[in-house]
Amino acid sequence: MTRFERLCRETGVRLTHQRLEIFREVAQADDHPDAETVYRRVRERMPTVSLDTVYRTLWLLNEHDLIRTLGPSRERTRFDANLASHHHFVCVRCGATRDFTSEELDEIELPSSAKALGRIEATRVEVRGVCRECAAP
Amino acid sequence: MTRFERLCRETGVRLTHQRLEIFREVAQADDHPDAETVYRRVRERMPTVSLDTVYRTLWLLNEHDLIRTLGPSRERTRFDANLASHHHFVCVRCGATRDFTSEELDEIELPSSAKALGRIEATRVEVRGVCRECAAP
DNA sequence: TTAGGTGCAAATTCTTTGCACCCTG
DNA sequence: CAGGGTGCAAAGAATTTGCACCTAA
Repeated sequence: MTRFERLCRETGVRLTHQRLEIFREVAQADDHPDAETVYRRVRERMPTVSLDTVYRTLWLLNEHDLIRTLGPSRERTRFDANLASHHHFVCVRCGATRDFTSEELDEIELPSSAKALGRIEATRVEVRGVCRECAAP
Repeated sequence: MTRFERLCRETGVRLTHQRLEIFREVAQADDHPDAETVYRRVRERMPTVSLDTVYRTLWLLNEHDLIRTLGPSRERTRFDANLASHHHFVCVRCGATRDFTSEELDEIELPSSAKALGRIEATRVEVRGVCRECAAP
């Protein structure tokens, strides 16, 4: 929450009632809500917010690294026909996703906290970073 | 490709010209194309395919585990405000995503093949499986 | 005061669906 | 030959945008 106020001061973003409520709601949630869900929840305390403000605020927070998206952000569904076990490198700038393989990573031992969540079928490592093309000037 | 023919025989799915081309295209691609991209590429060899057939075929292949989607399938963008390093357990049935933490996983050493792809910012483990709610009868 | 923010409604974009004809099995 | 599959066009969903009014700084 302090981070949110700092964002506002540092980047000249205005701290509005709506943004505060929206950020609070996402920060509290532990179920990775989508925009519509955040909208419904915020509306309980603030019945006049609009869905588009929720979208705008969510992307604003995302751009300033206060929240993240699950999976690729602002992209269409993409498909992967690589049937062998493999891992992904995702460029946070351009969204390109490259595969890489690693026997060591395939054999990771999961902690019991993970095993307790359900029957595990596959484990994949997702590396985020800036790809060579985007890093180059 | 053999797997594709086996799918057809085992589940009574008809092996059509279109499905063959679409599957071939995705299987060959190494860049995780979206539906529109697959459509454009297949159209070069088969100018009469329609975009909706591409969608239908892609989801068909997905349901039969011949291809996967990157990130959540058929879902809206979801947000995550958990700023601390953490990992995800994703239920392949209901799509629920639960967090778990692990110091060990946070310290994974990546292979050089991964490091070569770009400047790495974060590493996350994604576990896929069936959650307890879905596994219970 | 004043530029950025918001709500509303309309516009876009991506994806799915209904229907009549076609083709695999 | 029969029933699933396809293409077309139109519907639907999710997300974004234009604009006039509002409000934090």
